[in-house]
Amino acid sequence: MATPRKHTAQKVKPNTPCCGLVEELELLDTEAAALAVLFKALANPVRLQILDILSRHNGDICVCDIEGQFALSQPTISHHLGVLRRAGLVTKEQRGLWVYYSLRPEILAQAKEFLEGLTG
Amino acid sequence: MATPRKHTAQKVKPNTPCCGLVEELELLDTEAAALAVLFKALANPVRLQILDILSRHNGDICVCDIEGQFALSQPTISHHLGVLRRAGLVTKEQRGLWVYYSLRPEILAQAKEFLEGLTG
DNA sequence: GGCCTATATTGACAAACTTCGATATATCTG
DNA sequence: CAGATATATCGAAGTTTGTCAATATAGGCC
Repeated sequence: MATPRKHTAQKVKPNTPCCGLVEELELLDTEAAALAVLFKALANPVRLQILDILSRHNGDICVCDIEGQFALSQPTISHHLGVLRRAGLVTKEQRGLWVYYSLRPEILAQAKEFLEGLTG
Repeated sequence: MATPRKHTAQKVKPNTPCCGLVEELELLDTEAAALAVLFKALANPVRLQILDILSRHNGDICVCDIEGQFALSQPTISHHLGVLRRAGLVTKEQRGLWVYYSLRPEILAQAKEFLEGLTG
């Protein structure tokens, strides 16, 4: 069966969508852009591992210890932490000479809820 | 208070992590890399909108109708669908001249579960 | 077979990302 | 204040991504 229901149900004109679907996008451009900012920050294995470390030492591990877990330079880890912070996924707090990053669960939840909505 | 507990509890030597944390990464490189593949595929607003469309017409909307929702060229949409498929987030099925993509909930769940694990 | 339509692939180009070494900033210590 | 340490920023090099026009592939129809 080569022709699905929708295509036989209405005339297919050249240069128009084959099924004539005219529905608007339900996920608006602005919403999609905001979510993409979150997923972009998650789209790197080092940052995922940093988040995993933070989740197990939340607010109680300094940047230099995070650096110690990777075979990457200090500026590179600092860069990844900056990406996470600018995306809103973590906050930073300076205590003396050391800086401590913490997860922001309410922001992580936004990404999670989008995924839940897809499979709902 | 400039010196947190951990730092006073043990000697800080130069050229070593300040807190002497020696714990191994719990999220292994291979796991992080596999998750990053998923999040990379999610890290684009157009692909998020495509996933949203698929979630509401799962298996019942052809590629040309997806194209009709965007002000982007046909090859660009085809490219984004390919990214989603190679990441494992969707499958494709050809019926006659048309191609239908469907979500793979079990793969989306892997990304979701990682996020849940962080805030758990 | 020959034409039309739907989708994929290719090649090119600009923009964004990842990483590093070098350097700057800021805080503590003596 | 001078020196040391923790972290951030800058600038450069290489890689990846997003987009398009052009072209290829493949199925259906006459």
